[in-house]
Amino acid sequence: MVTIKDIAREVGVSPSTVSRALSDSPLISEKTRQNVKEVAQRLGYERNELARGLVKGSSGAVGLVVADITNPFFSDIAQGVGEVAHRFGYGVMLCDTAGKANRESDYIRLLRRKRVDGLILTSATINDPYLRDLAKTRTPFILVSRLCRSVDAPYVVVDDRVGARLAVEHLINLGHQHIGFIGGPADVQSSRDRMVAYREVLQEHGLAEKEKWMGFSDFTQAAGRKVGRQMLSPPERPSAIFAANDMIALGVLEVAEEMGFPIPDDLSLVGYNDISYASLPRIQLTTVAQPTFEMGKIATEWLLSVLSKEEILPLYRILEPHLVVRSTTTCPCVDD
Amino acid sequence: MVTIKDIAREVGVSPSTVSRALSDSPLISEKTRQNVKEVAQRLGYERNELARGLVKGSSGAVGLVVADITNPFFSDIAQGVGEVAHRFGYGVMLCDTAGKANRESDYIRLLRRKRVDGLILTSATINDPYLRDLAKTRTPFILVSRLCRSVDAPYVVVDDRVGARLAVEHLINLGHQHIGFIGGPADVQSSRDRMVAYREVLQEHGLAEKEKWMGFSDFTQAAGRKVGRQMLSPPERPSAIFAANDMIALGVLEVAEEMGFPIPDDLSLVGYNDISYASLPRIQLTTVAQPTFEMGKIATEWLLSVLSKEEILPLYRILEPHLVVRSTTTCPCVDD
DNA sequence: TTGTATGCGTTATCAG
DNA sequence: CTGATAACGCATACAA
Repeated sequence: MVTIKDIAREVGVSPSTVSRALSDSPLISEKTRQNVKEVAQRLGYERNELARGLVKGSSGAVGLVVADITNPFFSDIAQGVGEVAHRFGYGVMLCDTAGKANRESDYIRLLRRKRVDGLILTSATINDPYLRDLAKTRTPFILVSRLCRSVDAPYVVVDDRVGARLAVEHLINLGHQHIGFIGGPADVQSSRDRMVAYREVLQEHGLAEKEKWMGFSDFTQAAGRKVGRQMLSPPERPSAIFAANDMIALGVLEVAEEMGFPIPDDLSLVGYNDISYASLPRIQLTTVAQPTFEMGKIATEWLLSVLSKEEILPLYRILEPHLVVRSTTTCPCVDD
Repeated sequence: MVTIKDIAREVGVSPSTVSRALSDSPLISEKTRQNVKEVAQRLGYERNELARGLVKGSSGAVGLVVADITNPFFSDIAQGVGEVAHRFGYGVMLCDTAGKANRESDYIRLLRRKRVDGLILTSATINDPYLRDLAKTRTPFILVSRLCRSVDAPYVVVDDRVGARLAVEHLINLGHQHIGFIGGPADVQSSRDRMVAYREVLQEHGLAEKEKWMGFSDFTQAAGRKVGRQMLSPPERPSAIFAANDMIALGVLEVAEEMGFPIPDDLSLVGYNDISYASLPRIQLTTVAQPTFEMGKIATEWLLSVLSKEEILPLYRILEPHLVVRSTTTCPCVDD
């Protein structure tokens, strides 16, 4: 690989001159700058950012850890992150825990060894001990979509209470009185918040909650199938289900129709996230939309601004979700 | 950040001793090794891989460039890449061209500046000039799923001719005689190969091909809608369509039913890739499956083995696709 | 405007 | 087994 020394030799100047020319330093003559750049081009020089990073104390890359890159929710965020990171010449180191939450701290260590300049975390659970350690370090990080209550860190999230209200009130407005809720993991803040709001709304409307009609599970289609099946089994079943994310909802959709409860006729269904699956023809899931791509962008913009300013300004950004009504919800009248 | 110097001072040995202890060199006493490791742990030391990479001439990261991370096809590959890369302590630098093919060479330059040890490319087009340049460098790279004919590079792909045959023969076996084809971009090798095989099979069975019933487009749902609409418009429409990927197929599915051609009753539909969308309830798309996750793994294993061996052995791996018959195909008899 | 010297944190070579 | 020293490629303070 060609280095500045090679260029220096070729042009007949010192390496430092080359360095300055290449980084457009003001204290250099136009002529040598041109010479240097031309030779650099000709030799196919690419600046070694490992070396540069070593002296500047920054690698020019951010770390991104997601819970499951095959879930469109996270790949949307990743796309947002990449968009702004690349625009500023930063690289993005991706780590996918693929559901194994215990890998997270390993990944964070990996990323810190690689000296990423900052971290974007989208898979925090409610009380991750390693986040406390991370907060003690000098590496800036930001939580996206998932909060961790045990640590005071910048975040960009969507108001899950509001989102869940939107969903449940929509069902109530349609006339539903028997509404089930299937959450994600109990140790994920957003999962809890959606559950809390669900219960609040029920209470506000004088609707009784049933133990059997609410439960935590996992943010997967398989979990949706499993819990959905239980919830729809005799003796009594809800006329509507609010699922804490779209993957769960898809699982419910599948199992409900298998069990002979067509949607929305026999069961109304609301998901959460509005991932690309939700708007597919034939699916047309009613769901709560989050600005995922946007969250990735905002988080990265914050991170890069912190990196340039050298000072760590707080960011507690709560975005608004909105309801997308499609074809999986209707009034319960039809079969009453 | 704590360095080996800090540890050296604390333990009372030289930095080189610390370095050796930390990398489990054989020429060091068990006692000092223990001491060093304990202090390192206590101080929260994390090896600076920028510095390490500088001297070892390797960054411990691979670059991955994909055409669209929100497409499950690519995120599956990415997951496979991450799985093996992380297992060997490598990082993964992700670049998502998000459809803008011209960004690719920029991304490759970015990744080379970051001194990634190797590249995994999944978005090559048929004749990318920058791949020729890349081939001249010392950076190993491998093409996944997409070939570039103008350069002799290692690759892992699925046999698209075979896959397309599977699809078209399935339709013919069902009794279809009027079969349309919607390809992806004309400059993507796999897109062409599927088209070629489609025409071959048609010819072998004595079926005439119609100009109007075949065309290139783009690997997106929007493109599927657009071309699908044209193809299904009067005066005559095919009884079956083979789409070069599942996203296109989904677009066709949508537009066909909008136009009053329920699937599979009035139109049989086959996709390609078997992305997660295809197996969704209500969708149940008949499609040609590729081992995506596996391709990511194989490519990364090859790359890492090349990196460890320092010698660049060839790899031309062609995997076999298989047909997954679901509910979007049936015999044309019903409406004839 | 340019060159020289120094250091970033590690590893490797060579003495001891 | 351990320590001093050089080197990786680049940026920068200081001299010239």
